[in-house]
Amino acid sequence: MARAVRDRKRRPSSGPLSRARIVAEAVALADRHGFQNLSMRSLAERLGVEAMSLYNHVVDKNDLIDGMVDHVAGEIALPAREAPWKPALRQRALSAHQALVRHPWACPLIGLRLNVGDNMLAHVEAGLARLVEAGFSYEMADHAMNAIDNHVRGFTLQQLNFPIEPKKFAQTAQDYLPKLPPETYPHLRNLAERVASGAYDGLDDVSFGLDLVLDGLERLLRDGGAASRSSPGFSGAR
Amino acid sequence: MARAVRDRKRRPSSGPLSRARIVAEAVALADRHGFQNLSMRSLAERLGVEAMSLYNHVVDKNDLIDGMVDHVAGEIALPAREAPWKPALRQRALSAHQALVRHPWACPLIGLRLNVGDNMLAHVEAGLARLVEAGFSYEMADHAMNAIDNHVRGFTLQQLNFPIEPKKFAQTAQDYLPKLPPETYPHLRNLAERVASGAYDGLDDVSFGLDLVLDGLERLLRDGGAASRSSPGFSGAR
DNA sequence: TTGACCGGCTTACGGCGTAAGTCTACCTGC
DNA sequence: GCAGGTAGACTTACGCCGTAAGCCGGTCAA
Repeated sequence: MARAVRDRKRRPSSGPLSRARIVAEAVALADRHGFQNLSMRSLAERLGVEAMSLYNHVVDKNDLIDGMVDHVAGEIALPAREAPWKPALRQRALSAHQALVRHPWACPLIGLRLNVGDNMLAHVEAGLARLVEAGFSYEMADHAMNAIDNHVRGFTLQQLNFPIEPKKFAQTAQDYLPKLPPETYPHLRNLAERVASGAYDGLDDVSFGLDLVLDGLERLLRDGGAASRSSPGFSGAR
Repeated sequence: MARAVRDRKRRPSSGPLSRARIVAEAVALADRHGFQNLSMRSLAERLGVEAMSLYNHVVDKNDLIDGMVDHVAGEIALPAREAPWKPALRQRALSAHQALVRHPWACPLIGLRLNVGDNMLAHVEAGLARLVEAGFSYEMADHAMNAIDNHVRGFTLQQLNFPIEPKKFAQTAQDYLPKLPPETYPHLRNLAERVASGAYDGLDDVSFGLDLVLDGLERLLRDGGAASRSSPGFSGAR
């Protein structure tokens, strides 16, 4: 009893528990030890508290995860208001990419559940706003933003599955070569060999695919196809 | 003892255990009861067997999941060899979309681990082949395929988070309106209202964003930008 | 002074993946 | 026809997980 009281007093590092503190520590923990090693118990221990105490501030582990995702969304810079739509959305995408690389565990979580935290909503709102202001219809703007965001997410996800340092990158490709007999997978083999030789590294550059999409959108806007088009989507889900 | 023997004899529905049978049943079970309700135990029971018996044919649960993903990949039609690259890749993407809708749990799993099953490799090889034959450099073909596949995956993921039937779709959007005060999220609110009113349904059509990407690629190819470009990527990961 | 409540804590439950070891039916070579 | 090996099932058990249920001390308003 007395012990419990004393222990409670010497809770490490700062003040009372709160959703924000819990989420922030969870993010840090996932960054350091990987998302699949994040349990309510390990998180609680890290906060100098028992697991069940977390449930005073968080309804669920899912709720916690939602918070973590929104925390990452909060690190994405909002597009500059004054810039033209194209560089604005480009910057928005690159910033998102950086945030996702900083928190590799976040990428696969993003589409998994509907993410309707404040930060995510602000992120979506800002993107939508730039596009609508630029002259896209709401429905086209929605589709356009999806195209951009899907590219960023997909690319980053792929990138994160491979070691980032070029040396290791090539080595990993090397390791997979035996799985790619040239007679069954001629083109894939060919590509893999180029990577293994260190001659290329296709995952070093988000911006290529991004510009492909942005250029397509710009042309669409210029040619006037951006005003009509049948159907838009609700994009709260991201 | 005798009981165990008898039980083993009346294992339901057909022959001996095998990796293929296990994976197939796992896919069916995930389809029916959801991926997060698939455990080694429930799967084993479904197969009339004990959990640990599965490990004679599967090294891990992760290994099982890899098998499931590859099973889904096997349902994607390979692009027609004789068709021109654009309709070929369009069909490939649509077929992938259908497979992912058929097995909603598969979508979030796809990028999570490196997927190097035979079916997935064949899927990637086929796409790469069409693009290279069409005149794209290897590196450009890789980027192009990524752009296409990322769009399909991202779009499908979003789509699966919303109820498919238009009635429910609009209702769900309706439910989220309170979270979107017009003063903070004017554009998003606007969009959501259009969806809630039933006037629009932006998630009914993969092909729009897809054509955006394909058109962009076609233009790139026509303008000659498809031959150079610095760096390709190894795309075994999907 | 008292009593409600907030935010910690403890205990316990059922389920998970899987390591380790056992048993039996079958195949193979003599 | 029999010995020995093997493959593929089974049993048991461990340590982890998320979280339901309830307890208990400290704080603060009435």
